[in-house]
Amino acid sequence: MANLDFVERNNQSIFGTVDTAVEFKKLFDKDVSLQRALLALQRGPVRFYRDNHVVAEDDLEKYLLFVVSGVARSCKVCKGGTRSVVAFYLPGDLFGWTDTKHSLAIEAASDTEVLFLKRSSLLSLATRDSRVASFLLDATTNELARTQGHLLLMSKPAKCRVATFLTELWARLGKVKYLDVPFSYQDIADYLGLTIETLSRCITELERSRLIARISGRKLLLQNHFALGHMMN
Amino acid sequence: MANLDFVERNNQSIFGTVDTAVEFKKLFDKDVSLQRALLALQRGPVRFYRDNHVVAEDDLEKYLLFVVSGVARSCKVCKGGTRSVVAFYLPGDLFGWTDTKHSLAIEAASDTEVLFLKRSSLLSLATRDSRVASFLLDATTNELARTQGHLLLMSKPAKCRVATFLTELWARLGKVKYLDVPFSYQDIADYLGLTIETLSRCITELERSRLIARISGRKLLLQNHFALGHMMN
DNA sequence: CGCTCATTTGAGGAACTTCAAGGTCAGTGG
DNA sequence: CCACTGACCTTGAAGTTCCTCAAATGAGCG
Repeated sequence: MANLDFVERNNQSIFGTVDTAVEFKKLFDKDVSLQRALLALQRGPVRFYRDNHVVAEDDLEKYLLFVVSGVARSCKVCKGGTRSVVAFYLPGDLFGWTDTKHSLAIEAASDTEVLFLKRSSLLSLATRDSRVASFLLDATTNELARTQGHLLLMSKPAKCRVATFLTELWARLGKVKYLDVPFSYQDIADYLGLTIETLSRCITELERSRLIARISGRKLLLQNHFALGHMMN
Repeated sequence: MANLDFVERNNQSIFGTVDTAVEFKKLFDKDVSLQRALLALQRGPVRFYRDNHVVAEDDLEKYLLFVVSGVARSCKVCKGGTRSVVAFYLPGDLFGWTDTKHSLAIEAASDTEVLFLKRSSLLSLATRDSRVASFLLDATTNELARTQGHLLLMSKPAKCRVATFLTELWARLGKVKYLDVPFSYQDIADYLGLTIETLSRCITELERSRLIARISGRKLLLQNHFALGHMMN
């Protein structure tokens, strides 16, 4: 079980809760036969460099993905070149359910390690072990809740979206003093349904209003949490 | 098993597939002991009139909901009175997973019959019967896929959203000649993240361009499916 | 330094909302 | 049968937000 310590190492999570990873690890710890079964259907962890595809479309039907380190994104490029980021996946997130329907591309948003779990094997394991089944259900309902939150965000004005994004990012990263944003502005803009220009202007305005301060590059300091919370509505 | 014929009666589905309902019925048909178990934890079907709340917030933690007839919506009213419709639920849809997080209200979008299934009982049943477990997982991944599609729609222009909504509605209602829209324009606008005025203007423009025709009130005829498909991108 | 890539800033325009008014339709009571 | 009412949809004009295009600035790196 050498490979599973990553769950402990990477217990910073941004949009996904780290609970999932903890639960995943518990599954391993409790039952040695289960460990063997899961390890048997595991491939990886495999490293991917930023902006590279994690799976071919065909493979996604066969595998579920588990993020070990870094950030993965699922996104769609429409005719005209517009890109939408549907979700970011962080260490501890299990995903890859629905991508056949909208033909979403899974890519590395930063250098990333991903575990491949054979879908059919995992599902048949779930019929035999109810802990696996309820883990899968839990992971899926969590992702559903996050997606609904994302959806609600999209019908709010730009400033609110950015304030919400930064605040939640900060909370997920453990509410440390300085927020080190691990995405490119283009990724954030595509996630929030804005252009990079609008995103930049929003951040500049937050800075001018003293709600946040820029330390360096993508390192920020959230100064006025009350005002930010108010802006989130 | 008298109560379960509704699945056959209401096999028109709009955003949810009726497959779910069919699967649900199959669960009952195959196993008499399972039937008894599920019926034991069922309450209803209960009737609700349009715009009424289906559950109090507390109840939603205890129950999952299954739409028998009509349309339910989950929505959130923000400060300022803006309302967002996160999803419509149609006959055969099982839902109610995630609403504690964003405090979504479940309401009847038309006169509606809903079945209440005790959450804890259903989950413990799932640990004993893997068919129930995989049914629950299936229902959840389906809803996740629909929510992701909805999310993608929100970063497209208004005309595209409306064309997509109408086309998918038509497809889900069985591709019958005339599309009888079962929602109010306010519900649709809130679902698409638009104002009723913008929605109205879009529909009027679709009519002027001969892509659709108005028969009467909320009854429409989709005339140019090719052009509609092109507008959806 | 000089290159490239990412971010910032400005000006103008398109898309959508807001506000305000008018129209349609079904139900209701005269 | 007709006018009245209220809910719902439509339309116009003005305003706001966000996008597009274009250019400047800044950051990282060989």
